[in-house]
Amino acid sequence: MISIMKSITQDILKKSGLKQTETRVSLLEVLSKSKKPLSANEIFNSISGAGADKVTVYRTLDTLEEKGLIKRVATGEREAKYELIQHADDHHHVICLKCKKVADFTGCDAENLIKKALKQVEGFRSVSHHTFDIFGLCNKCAK
Amino acid sequence: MISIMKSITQDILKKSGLKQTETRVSLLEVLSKSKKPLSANEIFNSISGAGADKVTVYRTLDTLEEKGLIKRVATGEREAKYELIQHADDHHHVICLKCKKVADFTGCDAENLIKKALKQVEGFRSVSHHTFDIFGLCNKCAK
DNA sequence: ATGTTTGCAAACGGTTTGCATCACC
DNA sequence: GGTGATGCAAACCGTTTGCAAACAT
Repeated sequence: MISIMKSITQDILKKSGLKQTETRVSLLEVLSKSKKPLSANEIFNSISGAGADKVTVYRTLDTLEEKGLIKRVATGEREAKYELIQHADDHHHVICLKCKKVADFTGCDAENLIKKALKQVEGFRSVSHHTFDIFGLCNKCAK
Repeated sequence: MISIMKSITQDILKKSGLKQTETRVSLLEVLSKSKKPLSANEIFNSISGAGADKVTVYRTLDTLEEKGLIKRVATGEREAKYELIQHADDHHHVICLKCKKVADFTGCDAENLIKKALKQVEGFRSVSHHTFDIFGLCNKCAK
């Protein structure tokens, strides 16, 4: 099971032209096991046992984001959170502007909308992912 | 012209139940004049002539965001940027993951999607706004 | 009158940078 | 072997907090 996951993440790295280092593999595994977006700190705590440095976690997150393997999630909080693109597919959020509570939903017509968008803009030929998030006050905070 | 804008922003504040202070009115005016999202620093530089404090700008941005008058824009950059909700309506972005270049597009079927989303989630009755952003590498960075 | 909002100063902490060393292919 | 990745230490800077004074209603 773990070995299968490891081979998958290794494959992902190879396809992206990235060297396979322990931090990258570990980081991708942690994200793939997590059901919710994680911050750099949370990821660091999960893999620091292996001796990884926090700075490396930040740099790895940047690299993987540029390669389109992970994405930054809008949470309204100060620290950035990330999730795997494959998890992110058609997985969206309703976020409370006050208490930052998050609810999930699915079903945005992304393929169609992206096609329309790319027709309108110049300088972009293809894309790796998208976000669709809804903001408002939850029932509790609206009172 | 300016007086019209001022009366509009004053009206907005009154409807939100917020006191009308100089910083709030100025901040809303700056955002309403701007064609692109602005950071707290940019806003501060625009209105500091009036003697406003940077901390007040931060607090005002938080307040106005909670009231659903402005929204935070996902730019991939470190500092948060904001724009008026009325500007934001059906105004979306394609963002380069590497150089952070932004292109705009319109035409996401928000009304419909939000209705579907609210049926799925619990704890939210209504929303104030949404984001739909697309990420990828621009043609230049993709080379 | 009174609850809000502001200004100032100082701290906070997430993130970035420089550089020498190390590791992957 | 050579380029890219890492670790460490230190700086950076956007943002937050506490508290007393000032203000809007």
